[in-house]
Amino acid sequence: MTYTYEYPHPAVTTDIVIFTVRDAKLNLLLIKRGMDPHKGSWALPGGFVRMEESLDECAKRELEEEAGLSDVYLEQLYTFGKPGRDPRERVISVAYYTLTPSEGMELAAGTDAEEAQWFPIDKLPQLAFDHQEIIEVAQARLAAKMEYSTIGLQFMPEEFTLSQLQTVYEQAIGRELDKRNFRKWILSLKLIEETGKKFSRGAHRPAMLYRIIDPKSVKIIR
Amino acid sequence: MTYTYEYPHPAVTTDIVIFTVRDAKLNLLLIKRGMDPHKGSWALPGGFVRMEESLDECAKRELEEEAGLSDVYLEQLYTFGKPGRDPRERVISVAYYTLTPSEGMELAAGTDAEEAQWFPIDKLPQLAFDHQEIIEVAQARLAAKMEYSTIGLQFMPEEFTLSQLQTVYEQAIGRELDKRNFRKWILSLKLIEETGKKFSRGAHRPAMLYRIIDPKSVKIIR
DNA sequence: CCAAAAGTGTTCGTACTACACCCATGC
DNA sequence: GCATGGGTGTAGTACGAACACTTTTGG
Repeated sequence: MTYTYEYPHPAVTTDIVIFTVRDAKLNLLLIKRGMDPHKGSWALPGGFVRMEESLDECAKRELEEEAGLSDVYLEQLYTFGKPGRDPRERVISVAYYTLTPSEGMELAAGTDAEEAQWFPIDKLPQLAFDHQEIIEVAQARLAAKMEYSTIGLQFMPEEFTLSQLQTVYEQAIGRELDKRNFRKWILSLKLIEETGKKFSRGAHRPAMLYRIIDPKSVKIIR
Repeated sequence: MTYTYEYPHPAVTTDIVIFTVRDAKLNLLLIKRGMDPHKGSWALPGGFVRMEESLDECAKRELEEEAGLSDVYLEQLYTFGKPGRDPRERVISVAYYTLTPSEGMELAAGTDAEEAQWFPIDKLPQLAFDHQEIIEVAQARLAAKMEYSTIGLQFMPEEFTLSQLQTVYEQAIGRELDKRNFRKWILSLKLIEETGKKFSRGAHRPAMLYRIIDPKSVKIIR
């Protein structure tokens, strides 16, 4: 079966930048390409948009198929469409980004991916296509949005300590924060609450565990 | 000549939301469609992406062809791609927005546009496709960006008064500003300077004219 | 008792807000 | 001389930034 048009049409894909914080470092998920072009090199998860699905639906589907992720914060990032960015044909990529807790993640490789793996953002391998550029745009957007929204809470598991949360912020915006000021600020937002439980790990005072009061919501602040 | 693919491909267009401030009101440019679908109704300027041009180049070309505008601030807004948004075939639209001074504009209608016309944003006609939604997203983005960048200066002609500039800000962000505070703020940014000339219009004290020190630049502030 | 991370208050500076009157001009 | 928009200063507040020591635990 073939499809014929009077004018040339580009192919359209979605590619997804999946951020998490692992071992106190900002990481992202890449898949090893199982087919040409760029077979064997690392790339963002993504794929062609089907005729019956919206762009958001496509991104959600790819996220599920290639990374085993569902029900995460997903936002359209930017659309990349320079001619020549894919050697096969003209491909326009609508990029998305997403944030997820790293705990309890099952990495599932899809049909056209041999392997999925987390990489610290400062130790990325050589990337296929223009995915390096997409990642740079995503990282800039993430850093900006951390400053004026509550997007950062989307990195957190169900229960977490304030120190963990502070680490997430420090990694995503790329600078250190004062502990007292950070705690005053995040508590003043009234978005998280104590669980009453404590979390002990190592030879030091245990930390209070917190939970997000309204886990789905991402608010604009400031 | 026809073009054949193994898988179905969507068409890709760019559509452009062109803002200006005319008669102390936020306006945008629409064109009357000269062909079906939606022949005779008003729509955003835009058109199909050619195979050899990037998305930015396409937007620039449409801006020139359909609105006679060049050398303006142009930024990618969002990509709209729900199935069914165009009755002909699957069309994915990469939306852009732009800001321009209203003075000295030549409105030129292109081949598929009978007519181009400015509309106050609170008096828009019925719009073709999902262009109403695109405009709403653009207006929200404009309002947000006015608050944390110097994008607002892109509305200004070569020389302008502070009152004119304040009106632009008030229109774009949708609320009134205190005159003294606004002037203190805009002058503290050191982005505009007095020309030394005065501008007299009507029975009142003439206003000092200002110019933008670095007209091209749009900076993030705050 | 020592090491390690958790937890906690105060001070200072700055930037935003609110607010009212005189000035220069045209008619 | 009056109507019209242009132009100016000050005081109060709120928010972010800087900064150091005590607490609780495990080993």
